[in-house]
Amino acid sequence: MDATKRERLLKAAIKMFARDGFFKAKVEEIAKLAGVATGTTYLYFKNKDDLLISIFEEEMTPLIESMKAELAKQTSPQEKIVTFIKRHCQVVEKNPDLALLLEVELRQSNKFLHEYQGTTFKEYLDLLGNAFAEGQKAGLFYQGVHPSIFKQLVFGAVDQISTNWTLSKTKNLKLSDAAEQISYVVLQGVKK
Amino acid sequence: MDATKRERLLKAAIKMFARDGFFKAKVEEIAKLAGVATGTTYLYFKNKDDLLISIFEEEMTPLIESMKAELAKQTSPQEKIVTFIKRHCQVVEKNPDLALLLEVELRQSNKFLHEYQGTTFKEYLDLLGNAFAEGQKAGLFYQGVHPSIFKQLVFGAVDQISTNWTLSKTKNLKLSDAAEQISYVVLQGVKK
Amino acid sequence: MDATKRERLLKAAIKMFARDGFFKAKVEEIAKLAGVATGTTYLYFKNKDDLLISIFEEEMTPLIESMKAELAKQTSPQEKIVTFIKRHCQVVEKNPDLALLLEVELRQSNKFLHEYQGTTFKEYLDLLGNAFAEGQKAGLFYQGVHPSIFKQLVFGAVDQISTNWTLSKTKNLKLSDAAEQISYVVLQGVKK
Amino acid sequence: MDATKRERLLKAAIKMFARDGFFKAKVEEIAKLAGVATGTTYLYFKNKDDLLISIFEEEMTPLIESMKAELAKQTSPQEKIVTFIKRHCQVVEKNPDLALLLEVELRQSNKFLHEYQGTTFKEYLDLLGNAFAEGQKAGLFYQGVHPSIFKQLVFGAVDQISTNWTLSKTKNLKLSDAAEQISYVVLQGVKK
DNA sequence: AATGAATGAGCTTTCATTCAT
DNA sequence: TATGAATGAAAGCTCATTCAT
Repeated sequence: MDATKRERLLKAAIKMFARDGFFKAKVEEIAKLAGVATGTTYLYFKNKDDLLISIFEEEMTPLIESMKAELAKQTSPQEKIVTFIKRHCQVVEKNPDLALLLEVELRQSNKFLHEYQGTTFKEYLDLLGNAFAEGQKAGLFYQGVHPSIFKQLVFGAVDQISTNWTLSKTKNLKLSDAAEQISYVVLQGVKK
Repeated sequence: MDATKRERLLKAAIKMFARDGFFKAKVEEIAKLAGVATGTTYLYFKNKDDLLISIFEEEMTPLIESMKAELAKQTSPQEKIVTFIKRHCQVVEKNPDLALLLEVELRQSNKFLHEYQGTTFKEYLDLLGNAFAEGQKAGLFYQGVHPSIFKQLVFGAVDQISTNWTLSKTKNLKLSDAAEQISYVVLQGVKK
Repeated sequence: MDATKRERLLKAAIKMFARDGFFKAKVEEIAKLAGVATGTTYLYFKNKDDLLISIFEEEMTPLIESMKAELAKQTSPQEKIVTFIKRHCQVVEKNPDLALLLEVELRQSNKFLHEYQGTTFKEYLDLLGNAFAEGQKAGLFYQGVHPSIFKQLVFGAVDQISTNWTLSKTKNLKLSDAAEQISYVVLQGVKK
Repeated sequence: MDATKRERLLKAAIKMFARDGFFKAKVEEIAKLAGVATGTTYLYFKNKDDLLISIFEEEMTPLIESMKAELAKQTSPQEKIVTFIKRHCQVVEKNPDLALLLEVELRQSNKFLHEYQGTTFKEYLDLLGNAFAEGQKAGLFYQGVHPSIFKQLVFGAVDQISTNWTLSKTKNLKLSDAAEQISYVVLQGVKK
């Protein structure tokens, strides 16, 4: 088993899925981009679906773990939230294809992805939710906003802006600036 | 031209695209749901893509127009923003299939949708952007947030929360409550 | 639904399965031989397997029914047995492709065929077994041969000879002569 | 050349071909069952077809030779025929996989098998045919049955019954009993 | 305008065979 | 010799689109 080939296939799949979407992307082209024969794909992945699932499991999980670790280092709820936003934007900036894929395909209501959303993705969102709830408990944040609203509000905002940045050709917006503005608005918005 | 059949096909397409996604949805099933023969679809629409485009053009445009009219009635920028959020949520609540379709497929980076995003959708977002810029000009809002960031932040937040509401089986969250909380946070967040 | 097309597909499948065997036969070639497009095959049959099953169900069953009716007309067990042998040979002579297919593929241990053997084919064999058992009861036949041995002995003999005739290019053997000789041997062989 | 590996591959192929049929059987699984790597198969056999041909040539030939030798020991035509039947059943009983393979695949009208049937298999059948012709010449058997009919009749009967025995799960029939009944019927059937 | 049977290009997946190690 | 990862041709099946009726 060639770990490199598997890795190359995953990277190629990320690129093609991001560019064409899961359904339009062709296994043959993914293989070609990875520099292997079509059939080789099936030595490393059960089928096309498995390729997508593996991307989620193997590429997204580490990012979540890394985010979790980073947030754990932050002491205040405010810092956790700001760190989440900033870091998410950095990750998008460094992995635009993966980001696009997650952003686009995560919306697809396919069974396996829906199940996936229910576990790993929820965990990711809860990093925000927990930080906010913690801040509420500490009397730092306004009580009238529910943590599950807050976490989705922030994620939705960050996701929208970073997706748009990824798709934009010009990239005349600095994503780090956007992150700061988002942070400002949402923290100011819930400040007591 | 039988307006009824065309309309029925559009409604059926919205339902099927929302349920299965654009690629998995079958023209034959859309036709069956609309109560017409498969071939009839092609009397009213050039092809499957055209069906999707038409949904955007014909279903979304009225919503945008209506939103535009509604916002024109509002005097203050704050009211415009709150109205946008509230009304968007109401529309989602009343047209869950259409909402889901827009939310999901809007993310697909297909050519035709991308082009579409550049026009009608941009117009929709600009309703938010303009209201905010107006408020900034009037000295009501914080200057450190760029209108194009603000509009995407708000839209992303509302979209995320309403999509999630549409997909959730339980619907134990009242979307109107969510709208109020979002409004609170974003207005508070940019208040001078 | 075009009954003719379905029929043409069945006939074409019989020919191709007989010539190439089930696995080597290509759906595309069957369709071409039937004068339809590949996809048309799937309007009339669920899949390639269904094509084979349908041949069995729709082509073999009538033959069995007809044999059953013919044997019912015969009064003595001997006549029934002779009629079975003669008639089987006549059917093979008139439907060489179907015969070859049944003979060859019936041996394949595929699940669906095995199940099929357990029902329709057993019924066919039992026509012989019952005639023989009847003759034994009437004291016409030797008791030392079990009906289930007899029926398989006769069927095996007839099947082997008729298959061989079908495969032989020269056909210098008259199958009706063979039928007579088989009849002579097996009846003489169990005469009391 | 490693005789053991070659032999193990042949045995494994017999098992897999018998279980799954020639086309469904996978080279990789045959190799695995033989305890060698996939590629090793191609060191000992030209291709998958060659594996099947070799089984016929190398497994069947000894059986034919042994049968030939056995029959040579028998003095009367009747004994030769009875010995053939009995011995064939014994071989089937001892080599069910090989038997099944021969029985099933011999029917396939593939080129190589057809050619094969014309040589080795014909030789096997002729053991029966010659014994019968000899008996006819000696005035022991009825003249109205042609040797080539007789040999196929007997082989077909034995083959059908032994195949059925091999496939049956219960095996509540003793194959040696069947052999005796077949012998009785066919000898009685041609007795002068 | 309406039908729905027919089309056939295009896709995923399999697997006999090869070949670098 | 032996390996088993890699190959890529080949095949079954789907479904958007067409077209005779």
